[in-house]
Amino acid sequence: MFNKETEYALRGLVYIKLQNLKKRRPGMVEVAKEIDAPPFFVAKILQRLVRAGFIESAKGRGGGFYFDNNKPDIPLATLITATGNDRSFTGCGFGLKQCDDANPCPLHERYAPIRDAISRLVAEETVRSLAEKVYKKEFNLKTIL
Amino acid sequence: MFNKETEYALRGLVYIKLQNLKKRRPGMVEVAKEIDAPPFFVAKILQRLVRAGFIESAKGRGGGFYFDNNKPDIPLATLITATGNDRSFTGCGFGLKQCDDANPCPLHERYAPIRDAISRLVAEETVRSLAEKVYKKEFNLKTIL
DNA sequence: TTATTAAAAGACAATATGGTCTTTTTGTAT
DNA sequence: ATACAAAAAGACCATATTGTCTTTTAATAA
Repeated sequence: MFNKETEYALRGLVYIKLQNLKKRRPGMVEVAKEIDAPPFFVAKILQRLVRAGFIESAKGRGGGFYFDNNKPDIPLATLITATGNDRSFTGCGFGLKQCDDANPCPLHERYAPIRDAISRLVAEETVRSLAEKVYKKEFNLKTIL
Repeated sequence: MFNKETEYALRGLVYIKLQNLKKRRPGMVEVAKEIDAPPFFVAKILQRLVRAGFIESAKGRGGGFYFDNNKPDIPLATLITATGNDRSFTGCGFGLKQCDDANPCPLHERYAPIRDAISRLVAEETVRSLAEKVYKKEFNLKTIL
């Protein structure tokens, strides 16, 4: 579905949000371990997310990553677009540059509704909404053994 | 949705099938032009599809690519899996190794039905079914200008 | 003010993907 | 037989993605 960068960004932000809900500010080593991803790569991705304004960071003792509660909640679509993976819910399934109801590719009839369902999903779900699901213990952030 | 190799393979096979329906055997230069893809890359991909047994080829004058009508129709899923792109309709949207109804990631509830719809689409549609749609002039194989 | 902690920055490298081109082989027509 | 046409094979290259590591900067605690 998504590439690794988007996956790690998604899982990482949800983990950070989850910990923030518990009044904690996890660091990069902890985030990487808890979402089962390579630490230095996670560090790089979180840096980009800070620069892009999705999260805040604090250096030094007691530092870590956290969300500014004054900022609005982040829809998955925003995050996915920012990490350059929006091909997953935009564009033609057949790869045509121009493809719409008036000028459809042979997959259009059946693929367009699916693509629209993905669009709605990533527009409606947010980092917070996913974190809350995990907080209620009903969903996993990483594979359980 | 798919990577370039899968896209070109898909469009290429549909074009070849379409021409076969018209009793023609297109060559690699023609296929590339008609599906709007890089010729040498298309050549390489078609070679792989021949080796994998999806299509037949004839060298020399009057040669080109064609389907063996004795072989069964090719579901898109088969082609997509063969070109290594099945992540698009298998696996977890969140990137977890293990994710199912019993042990879901926070996207599972909404993503699983979408993934299943994609699975059905690629299982039910075939190279032939798409070619026939194009044959009936109702659908495009490449962007029209 | 010094030691410690943690993120920021950025160099570096491995692998996968996408793409181009030349040479060789095989088949057909004359 | 020879010329020609077209796929097969494979070398080569560019770029993107994924991942690793070292050094620097900034904050905090003692």
